[in-house]
Amino acid sequence: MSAHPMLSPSQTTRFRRKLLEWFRANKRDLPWRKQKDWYPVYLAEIILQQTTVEQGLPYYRAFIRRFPHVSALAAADLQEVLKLWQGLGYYARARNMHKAAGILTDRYGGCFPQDYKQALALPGIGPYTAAAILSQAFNRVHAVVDGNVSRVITRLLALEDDIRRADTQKRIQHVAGLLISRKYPGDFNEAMMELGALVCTPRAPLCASCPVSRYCRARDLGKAAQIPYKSPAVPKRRQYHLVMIRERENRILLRQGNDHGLLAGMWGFPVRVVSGKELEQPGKIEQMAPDGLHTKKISPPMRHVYSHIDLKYRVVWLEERPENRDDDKKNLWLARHELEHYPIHKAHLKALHWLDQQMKEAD
DNA sequence: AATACGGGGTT
DNA sequence: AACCCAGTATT
Repeated sequence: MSAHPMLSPSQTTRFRRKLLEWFRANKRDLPWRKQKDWYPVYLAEIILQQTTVEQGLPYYRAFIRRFPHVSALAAADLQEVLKLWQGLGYYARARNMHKAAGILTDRYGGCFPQDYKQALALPGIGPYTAAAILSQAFNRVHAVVDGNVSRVITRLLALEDDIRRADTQKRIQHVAGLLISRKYPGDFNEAMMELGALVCTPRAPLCASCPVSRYCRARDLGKAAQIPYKSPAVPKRRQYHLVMIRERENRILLRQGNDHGLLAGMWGFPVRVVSGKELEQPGKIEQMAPDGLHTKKISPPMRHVYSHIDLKYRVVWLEERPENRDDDKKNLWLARHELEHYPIHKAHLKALHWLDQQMKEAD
């Protein structure tokens, strides 16, 4: 490993002690911290991937209530798991979690493997999550590196390398391994993340109330707010959709999306891809209705931003004549209240909300 | 090494 | 509007 500035052994010891002391006095009271069972920790770690504690908390409560043990999760239908996950995003997490629950139940007898390599082999578990679960639930010494830890360590050592680069991440992981407490690896990991979430924040770090600011090189240099450096993200591509809500005899057509890729396994309404120019012309849109369908109303432009797509869309409310039933496995004509039982992705939940408003106004 | 993969909150 | 978040899987 190439040379980088590092705390001396005695500084490292004092850093650890200060951090752990601060953590025990200031940690948030979170439900998965109440016991040392691996399952609550596992559930929380999957939910919290790329997700803030505040956003994930209600989902955690719903899941732990409905699936108190991993065997219950394994026994559930994937559709029910996705329904509970609805609105949280990154739906592959739910699919992988369901698959992993099956493996843990069938192959590991309902226990979590304490070996790092075996943990890493489970679907949905990468280096961060494996280290988090093994350290918190089994007191194994594996340092976690997440967004918080990256920020804390780059500031601590005043590392100005691009945090997106793999070699930078590798150095951070190495430093985390040097810093971690051998006696309390779980608490240390949580403490680093808690510090990043509550004190060593991205924009305006609260150095004045930081328990380890005296060990922080960036703070020393007055650079804390400028570190870490992150190269610019690639711009999102723009997309334009017509979201068709088709109504027939008080029923609405709902469709299940692809099995992989964006929003895998989730339900929504039929979509027609258009150009940005076409989306601006309601008159043209009205004529785009499939044969024999009457356009009842067109929504104003709406926007939904995905991780890599900037979507602009309008909802088109269509009315059609009664016909023979043409339901199949992935196309269902449902009463409004039946839609509540299906996992529907956010952009189309917003479309549905618009429809509800229109129906209410029509009364 | 780069890209795909959601949704909400902050500045 | 840009950036961030208890990241992982695929290519």
